[in-house]
Amino acid sequence: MNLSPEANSTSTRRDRRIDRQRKQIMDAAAHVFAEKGYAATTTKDIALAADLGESTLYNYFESKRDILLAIAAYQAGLLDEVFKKAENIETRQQMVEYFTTAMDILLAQSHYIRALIGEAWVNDDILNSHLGGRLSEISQFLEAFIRAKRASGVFRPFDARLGARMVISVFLGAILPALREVEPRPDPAQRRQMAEMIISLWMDGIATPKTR
Amino acid sequence: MNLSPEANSTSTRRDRRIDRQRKQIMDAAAHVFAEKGYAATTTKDIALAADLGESTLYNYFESKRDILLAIAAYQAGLLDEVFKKAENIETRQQMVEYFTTAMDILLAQSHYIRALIGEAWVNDDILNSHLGGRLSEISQFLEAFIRAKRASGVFRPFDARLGARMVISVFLGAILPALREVEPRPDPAQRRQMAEMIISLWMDGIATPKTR
Amino acid sequence: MNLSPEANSTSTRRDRRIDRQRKQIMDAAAHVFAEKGYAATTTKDIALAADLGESTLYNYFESKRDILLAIAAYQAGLLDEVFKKAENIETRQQMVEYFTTAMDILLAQSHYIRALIGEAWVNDDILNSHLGGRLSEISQFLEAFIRAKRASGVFRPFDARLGARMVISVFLGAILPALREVEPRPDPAQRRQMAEMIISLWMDGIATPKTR
Amino acid sequence: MNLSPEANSTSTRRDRRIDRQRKQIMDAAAHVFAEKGYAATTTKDIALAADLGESTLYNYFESKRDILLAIAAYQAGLLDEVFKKAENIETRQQMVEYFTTAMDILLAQSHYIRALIGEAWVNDDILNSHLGGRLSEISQFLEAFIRAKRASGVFRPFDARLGARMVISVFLGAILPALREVEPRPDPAQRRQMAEMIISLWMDGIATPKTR
DNA sequence: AATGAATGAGTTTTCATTCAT
DNA sequence: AATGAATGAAAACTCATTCAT
Repeated sequence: MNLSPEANSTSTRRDRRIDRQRKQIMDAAAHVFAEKGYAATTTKDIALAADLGESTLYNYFESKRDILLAIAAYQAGLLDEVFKKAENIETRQQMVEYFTTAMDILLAQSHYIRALIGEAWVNDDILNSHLGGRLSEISQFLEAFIRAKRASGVFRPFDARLGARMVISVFLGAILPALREVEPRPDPAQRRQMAEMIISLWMDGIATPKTR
Repeated sequence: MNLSPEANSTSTRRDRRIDRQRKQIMDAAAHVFAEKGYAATTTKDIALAADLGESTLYNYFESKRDILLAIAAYQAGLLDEVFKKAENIETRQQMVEYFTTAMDILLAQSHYIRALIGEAWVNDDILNSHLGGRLSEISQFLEAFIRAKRASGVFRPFDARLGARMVISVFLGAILPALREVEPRPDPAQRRQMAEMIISLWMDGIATPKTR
Repeated sequence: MNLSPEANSTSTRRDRRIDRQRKQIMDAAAHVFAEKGYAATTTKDIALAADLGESTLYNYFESKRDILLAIAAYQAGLLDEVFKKAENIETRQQMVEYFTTAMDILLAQSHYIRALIGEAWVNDDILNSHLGGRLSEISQFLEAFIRAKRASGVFRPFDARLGARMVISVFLGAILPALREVEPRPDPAQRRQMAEMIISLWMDGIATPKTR
Repeated sequence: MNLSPEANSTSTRRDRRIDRQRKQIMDAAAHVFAEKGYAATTTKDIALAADLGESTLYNYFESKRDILLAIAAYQAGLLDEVFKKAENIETRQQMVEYFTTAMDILLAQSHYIRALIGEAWVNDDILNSHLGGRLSEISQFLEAFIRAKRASGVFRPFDARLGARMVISVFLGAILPALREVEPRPDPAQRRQMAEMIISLWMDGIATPKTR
């Protein structure tokens, strides 16, 4: 029946199947967590969303919390990717590109992100190990960027840490309403436009420059 | 019918006592909600924090949810006050003052705010009736401000709605870490400084003005 | 103010007041018990119906059960009166009178009776000490009546015990719907008519006599 | 789509198991309800009687009340059967048979009936939807029977409605003591005898016919 | 004498988890 | 591998009763 090298390939195929099923459960769970919050979600909710029996979940995860942690770990990997893309940004245009890409990725994972933000708000473990860390990496990168530009006279003297945080705030403020589903998610064109405006506000401000 | 001052004043005193007790329960509950989230908080937690028997809570509130709603309603009143103060802002300096005051009020109520934000993240009722509405009022005020300044040439052409949202984002980004207690809450001097920098970034941007 | 012999009369007046208040509470409680049943009635229900504070009840009764027992004891007294009236019945006409009177008394106390029947259905104490006993007294009286009439040839040979129970059944079946408030309570004229028909059915049956 | 016999039969077997378990819980509950009354019965009582964990009950019923309603619905079905048997009764002998059968059925379900009567005494829903309706159907049938006999001169002129109710009263009065367990339940021979006496009393009365 | 306030002991119900199949 | 069934532990909530005033 199975003519390929047995043990190994069977095991591998089996592993793949398990991984696939785990991922499906995580997806289903993330949707419900995003909608109702982790604490208010029952294993029955998750099982229903995953179209599985409740007890089947325990063949793939040790506990309800374990599902959340798997989601967090998985998401951490994706966020790392987002972060990696931030290296080597030098020009304003690259920054716009980066923000656009970051928006794309976050919105593509919106229920994962939404689920995790909700839990991170009340749970230090989730916050520190999975979100806070990434934020501060981004922040440090932006600070370095600001400092470099400042050194070269492109930016005026401005507290780098605050400047970094501010742009992060604006960025988050731009996507949070879509994550929370109080606003429609922006289409690609709108995302680019938003990214441009964020950068524009950040760099140029809103006031008419007081030239001599 | 009842001309004696006692009955009336007694009733008032009793009402005051009830209100005081309700407020104490709300305070205790808000602390726990802020810490663990509404869904993960048990009535036992609240009772412990309020130093009351669990059943006593039900002499003052109909249900656990009712406590949350009372917190939300109370907080809505305070937020309205914050909003009222926004009228009549015309100068940059006034805007700085306003942001400083807003920070003061929000931080003074930090556990209420934290509790409500956490729940608003997963609960449309709380979001719409108690937080979302206030945010959009502020947003409209800021939009009007931007449009006025733009008309008088002080601001460059910039999408008013986006500009308003951005300053709100930056403001929230500035206080959220303190609300979430991942950062120490800023002292009054720091608050003013933060308010100034927010306005400065917003209005002037971070780039060196490109004068001819 | 009070010129009559102090201690005694005061005490008496006080006792009367207490008794009056006890009776009012019993009335209020009987209404609620009749409506919802003893077990489903809360002390709060009783207090509300009596227009008193909940804790005040405990100045007059030791417990909720104590109120029920007081009702039962009070009612037992009234039922004894009904029973006493049964002595010396000899003629059919007297029997009709008696049934009419019994209906009057039971309907006048309808909520007491209703409350007690409901509880007697599940509670042997109430059943035996307050209702069952009276029923069997009545039953014995009726049996004796039947035997006497049988002896004198007025009644045909018929099991006296069954005959007694049957007339009681018919009597109860006539007033129960009014007690349960699924039918309007009969006015005095209707009561007499019902009593007459009960006796008529009992004595004559419904079939056309097969005369030789 | 699914042509294999298994799925279908499995599902049916599963349904049967669920129905059986539900029925066992209803039986256990009916016993306790009959003994203590619905309101005084705790879910713990039911679980004990059913030899199940308390929480297991909730896999089969939504609430304690739901168990009562299931009992009522089930019983309503049985009562309908009793009623159906009443059609086509014409002779006195058939009436005796019918009463005997009705007694058999009611006594076989005694705890169901007892539980429902107790609750119907305080609960209009139970009364109207499950007991009252059946009673009035029986009553109407008996009325029709009386009217027919009256028309053919077998019965003397007698208010049909009252005559119907009276026979129901006597019938209920005969079985209630057994349902309430204050008297031993009659064995089949006694039941027939009781039925005969009820009919005899009803039709012939207890008085010696006044023949010329 | 009346009662507002507090509460311990329970009640119904929920839910994550286990286990036999 | 999947799951139906069972359940202990805990949750929200109720209620008769006490007590200080």
